[in-house]
Amino acid sequence: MKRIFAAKFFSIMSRVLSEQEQLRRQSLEDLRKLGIDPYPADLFPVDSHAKKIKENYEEGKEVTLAGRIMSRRIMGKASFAELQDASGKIQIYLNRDELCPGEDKTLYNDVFKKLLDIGDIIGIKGTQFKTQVGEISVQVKELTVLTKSLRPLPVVKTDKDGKAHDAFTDPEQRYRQRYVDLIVNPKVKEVFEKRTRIINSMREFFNAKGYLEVETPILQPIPGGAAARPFVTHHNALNTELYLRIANELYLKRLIVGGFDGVYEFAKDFRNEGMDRTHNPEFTVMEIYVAYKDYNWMMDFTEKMLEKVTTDVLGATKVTFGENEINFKAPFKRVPILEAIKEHTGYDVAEMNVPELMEVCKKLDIEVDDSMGKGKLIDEIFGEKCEANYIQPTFITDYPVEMSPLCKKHRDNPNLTERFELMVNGKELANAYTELNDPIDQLGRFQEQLKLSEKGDDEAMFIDQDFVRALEYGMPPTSGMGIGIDRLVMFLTNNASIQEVLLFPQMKPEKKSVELSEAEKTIFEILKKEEKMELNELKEKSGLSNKQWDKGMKGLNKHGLAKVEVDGDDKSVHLL
RNA sequence: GACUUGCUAGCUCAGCUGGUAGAGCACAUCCCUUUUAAGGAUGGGGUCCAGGGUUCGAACCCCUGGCAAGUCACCA
Repeated sequence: MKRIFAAKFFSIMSRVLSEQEQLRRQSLEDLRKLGIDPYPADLFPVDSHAKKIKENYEEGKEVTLAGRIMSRRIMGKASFAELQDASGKIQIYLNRDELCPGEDKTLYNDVFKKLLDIGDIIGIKGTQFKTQVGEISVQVKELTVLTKSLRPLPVVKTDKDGKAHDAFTDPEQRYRQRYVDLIVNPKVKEVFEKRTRIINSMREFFNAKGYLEVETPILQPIPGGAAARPFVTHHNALNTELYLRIANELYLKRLIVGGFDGVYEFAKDFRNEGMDRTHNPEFTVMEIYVAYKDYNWMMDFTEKMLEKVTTDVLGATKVTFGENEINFKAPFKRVPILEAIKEHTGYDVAEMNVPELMEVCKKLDIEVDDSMGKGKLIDEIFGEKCEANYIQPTFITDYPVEMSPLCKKHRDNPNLTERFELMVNGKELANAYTELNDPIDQLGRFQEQLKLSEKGDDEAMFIDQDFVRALEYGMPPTSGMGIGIDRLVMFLTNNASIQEVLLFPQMKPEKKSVELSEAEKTIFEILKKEEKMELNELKEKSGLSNKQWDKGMKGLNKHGLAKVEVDGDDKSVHLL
């Protein structure tokens, strides 16, 4: 462990600095020589923000601002720059003789013009004014260096039409260095501000009804509540395997047993499965459970909640997503899954047994295998042929019992369950049940899952004996609902990729940079003994491939350690 | 996991049939007191993702690997 950290540290320490980085480090030293601390400890008494000034412009009013220099236009004794704070950008104007009224013009001539760069964080005190072109600006009277930036920032320029030039767009760099993305791409910041507003709005909705926000374990001895492959970890002191939760359902229901009327949790869940533009290994789900309710009530509740969230966050229920316009105005359509299948395939699969369903799948060109039970087959048909048709928010209800081991059987048909999934833009957004609270039925369903597991289904649920024990004490009739927060944010921010709504999407680690060239070392070691050698002899002795030889020699040449001398056909290498 | 595409300066990208690596912005120097994606002039800056192969010669062709994006499969 220690060695890994040491290696990483070393590679950072030995990083070759670019010309611009070296210059910035030089400026850092020069600032210190002038007695300016480039990383001061004092608080800076900010009393305004860029946005506030633009919205409530008052000619001549004094303001104190802090932010990052995003561009500079230096014209001799006067300069313009853009300052970006948390609220946005504002232009600042620096006039040499206004900033430095006395004899000493160092602050303008040296500090601002030479030692500061784009990306540095400064504090200013100055007065509001409008330029001749009419742009609201602040004339700087005092300037404080707050943080020197040592790496050059991508410079994104936006023209009058709002078109970005040289935008920082490479997804890999944007996700790995989200901080840079947030600095230079204001739209990205908006997405995450919106994400928080969405969550806040939902929380308000639940709290207004008196439901309790709770926290349940992420490290679980039995990963329950969903069908998914978990991450496994190990607790040293307990010497036991633990799993990162794949859902928090079973814990929240234990709390309903415990006597809470309504509990909810915004939960990070973890699933050890593939990644793509809609799946990240860790993702956020909101789950809520309310006692003495059923899934019909939960449908009303869910559509009201979404109507509120979209209105709060967007000011409207209509959302543009890709090419579709989605309207979250309640009520949403409600379609039983068997009717959906009948409508989109023409087959009435309600009374069919497994061989008949297999036959239907074959006719519909759906791949099947022998391990599939009735529920899985129906789910496949729906997933392949129906799901994509539900663009507007639609509750698909009454799923087959085999697919829903935690859901109460339908009051009118024991082959179905009281379950709904909310489909939006052809994708599942939320999932809800009238919760199964019959402990004997629950144990039986778990045992069915065990059989699936023995058949080779590695996503089948584990038996959670403690959960069954809890139900044996009695859980009131309850309805529960889970909603994928990341997906919801995608819809409401019109992003097709989950990475765009996660601040730090999962990425493979960056490769460590190679420290020192082996080829250079090899050649140098041989050459050191001889001072001067015939080129081919040295090359042969080094035993390097052509490419490595070439790189090694170029490297040594660059470092000023060795040089090739050409004399007619004779080529020799000598130390410098 | 499979397939496709990409990886060249701090950023965005060119780079022809294999023949000494280019532009814009950024940066440096000098000039310039209300400019606005870009004031003017001059200049510096490269492990062409890594490794191997072919070749007199590879950013370019071939092989292997890395990372990313997209599509598909699985899943929420």
